[in-house]
Amino acid sequence: MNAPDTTLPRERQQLILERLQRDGKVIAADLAQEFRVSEDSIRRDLRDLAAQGLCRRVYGGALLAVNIPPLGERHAERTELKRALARTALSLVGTGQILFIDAGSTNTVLAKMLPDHHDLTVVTNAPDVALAVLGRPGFDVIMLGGKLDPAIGGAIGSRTVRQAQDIRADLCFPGVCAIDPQRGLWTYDEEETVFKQAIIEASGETVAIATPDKLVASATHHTAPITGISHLVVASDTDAAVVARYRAAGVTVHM
Amino acid sequence: MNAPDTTLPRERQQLILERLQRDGKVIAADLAQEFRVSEDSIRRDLRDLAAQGLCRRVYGGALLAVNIPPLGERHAERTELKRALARTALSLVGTGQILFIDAGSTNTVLAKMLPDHHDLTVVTNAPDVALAVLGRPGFDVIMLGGKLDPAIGGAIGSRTVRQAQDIRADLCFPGVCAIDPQRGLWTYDEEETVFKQAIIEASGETVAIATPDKLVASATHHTAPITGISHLVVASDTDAAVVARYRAAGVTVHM
DNA sequence: CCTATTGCACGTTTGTGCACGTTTACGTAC
DNA sequence: GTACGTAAACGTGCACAAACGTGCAATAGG
Repeated sequence: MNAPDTTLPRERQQLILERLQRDGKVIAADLAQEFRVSEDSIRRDLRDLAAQGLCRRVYGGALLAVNIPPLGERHAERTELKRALARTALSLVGTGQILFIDAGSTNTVLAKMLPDHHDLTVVTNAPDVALAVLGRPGFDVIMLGGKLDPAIGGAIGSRTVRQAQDIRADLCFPGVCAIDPQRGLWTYDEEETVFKQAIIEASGETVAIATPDKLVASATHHTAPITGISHLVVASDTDAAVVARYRAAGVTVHM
Repeated sequence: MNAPDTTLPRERQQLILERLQRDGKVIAADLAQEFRVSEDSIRRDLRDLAAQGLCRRVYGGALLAVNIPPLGERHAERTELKRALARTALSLVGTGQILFIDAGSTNTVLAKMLPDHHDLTVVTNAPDVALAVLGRPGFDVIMLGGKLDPAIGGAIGSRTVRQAQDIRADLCFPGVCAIDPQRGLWTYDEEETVFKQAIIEASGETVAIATPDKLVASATHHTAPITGISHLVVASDTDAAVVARYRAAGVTVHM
């Protein structure tokens, strides 16, 4: 379907380079299997790319050459944390599943890390999430329409909710604004709440990925809480007592 | 299937180029079989096209010239050309208008160049167009939903068409695949044709931005032509006779 | 007539997989 | 901590196939 039997040599090198820029690393054995060539050829490709200074050759594969990342270190740090959380969340994703992916920077990171060749269908209200997977092998992308909210980076209006309700997904990744054990997930906006509740109810399981700043202790918001979170992904250094409270509330916590 | 019994050399090169732009690559052996000529002839064609900078010759076939290689002068030229054409098209945009912007690389360039603080509403089926204006001052963005086509970079299915028909726009920028004076605009795909026709009919005026390679001379496609183009933007060095023919067809030509 | 285009034959270049010996990473025993 | 054994990854040489460029003759169309 998506993997033509015939892949041109130079084209393969370019695809490797793109994967490298997206994932930060590539593993020779995986590439060999994916492109259906021997590892020797992959090694030759990586050697050529490294000779051009386009990647850094390491034992087992290659790493991104330290050149392009135009991101501030502060931003990179946070991205690194998000990547770690997203990696944990990825273990919950199975082949052939339909995924609701809400707008949000963490979810954008997650989308970029989704594995190729797993027949995943990504349903999203966020253009940047859609672009993160569009065109990659093994992905179908369904965009939910509507008026885009600049503060959110996606569509959340009633039109969007209606489109979401027409879809049945396996897994749902709502963007997390704030979360606590007693009241669940909150948002800053009523419409956002309605949308998140809709995609959660249209999905089998729901995975909330919460960076530390989202795990608040006391309730200060006015919107109604969102229910139906089945999985929570938090940083590995999260306070044990906090984790225990979530587990007591019936949520599977991953760290 | 779609292989004519007799194909002129020049015509064949054009078809190869179109396939290249659609798929991103072509394989010499496949082309030879499809056009029923020897691989030698195909190689000669690809060599000629590469000499014109229209593709990148590689072992086994050819790749699209417009890709990541940051050194490509050709790519910069093309972008520069698109920016120039887009700048011309911008003069047709007025304050407070609603704009339909179709998927396509030229339209992405156009979207980035739209002026701030003009109360523009951008309606699009392409995530990258949406991202180009989302969050900038003076913009509302409405995203049309649906299943995204990776080759197009946007949604074009029936769901998308239905959403488009609910909207009334002032100006429409359909992505141009190929255009000629007699038959109007074409696409490679029937669904794409339906979508473009829908957004054109939902708009007051339609502006087609055509890079030189889109201005073909002879009809070789099978999809129905699209009608309703009111403005055409072309490069300033376009052949005068060609321009005259479009003007005779009732199209306002800008260059 | 001339020109352009094509297919074929030839030698050359490029990419690939396999076999072999070497190096690296990692776990285990001392 | 050091020494050691194993398995994986690595580089190299080699043979083979596929793709390449070139020269040349045959053919079609103006």
